[in-house]
Amino acid sequence: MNDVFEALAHPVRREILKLLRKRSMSAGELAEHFTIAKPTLSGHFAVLKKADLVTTERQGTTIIYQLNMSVMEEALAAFMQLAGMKGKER
Amino acid sequence: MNDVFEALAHPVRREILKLLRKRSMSAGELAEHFTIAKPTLSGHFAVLKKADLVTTERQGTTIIYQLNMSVMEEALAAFMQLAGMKGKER
DNA sequence: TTCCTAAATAACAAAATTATGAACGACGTG
DNA sequence: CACGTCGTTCATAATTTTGTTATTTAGGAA
Repeated sequence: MNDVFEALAHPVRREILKLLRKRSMSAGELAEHFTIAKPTLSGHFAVLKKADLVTTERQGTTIIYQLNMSVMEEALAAFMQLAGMKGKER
Repeated sequence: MNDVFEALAHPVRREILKLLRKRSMSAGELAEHFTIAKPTLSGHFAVLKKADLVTTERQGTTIIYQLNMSVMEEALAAFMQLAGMKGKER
């Protein structure tokens, strides 16, 4: 869960998640939404993948990124617990 | 909101929030729960304060930290929005 | 195979984060 | 005032993160 909170710390990565919320996209498509260099974005992808917030699927030469909703939900639950809104007391 | 997500990225800061969820505490009381040096913890306090996740109140020589629930709720709402669970579409 | 494209990896620089001990400021007491 | 306590700020070091360009890998087409 630590990886997830770290992944959420960067605005570009949150934007990536927001984009993937609408639909799955290739790395190239995602890159069109940012002005940063491809390898930089690739690094952000790696952080999101390490946190298991996204999964990948290769289609020929392109790689499709998709949001991992179950982990997003787990993260939300963890946050609610931290905030004391819901879930376990401690 | 960026400051909030950054503040949540470090496990010590999340633990501080969890402790403050039970009750407000002085910096010294909080320090008893960690093995790290005081100045380090003071730095974490500053990050939480910058994110407005905590507020402070001086009582003599001690400084009481208290959780800012309204910002926690705002952060939770932002997260739900990011996850597409609730709230605005974009 | 050769060429082209998509994306990741390598190598590196710059900046931010995390951490510490020492010094400092604010407060209450004698 | 002098002293002790509480907590922060200062100065600094080590590590991590973020970013770049150059190179490499992987796959499809000619």
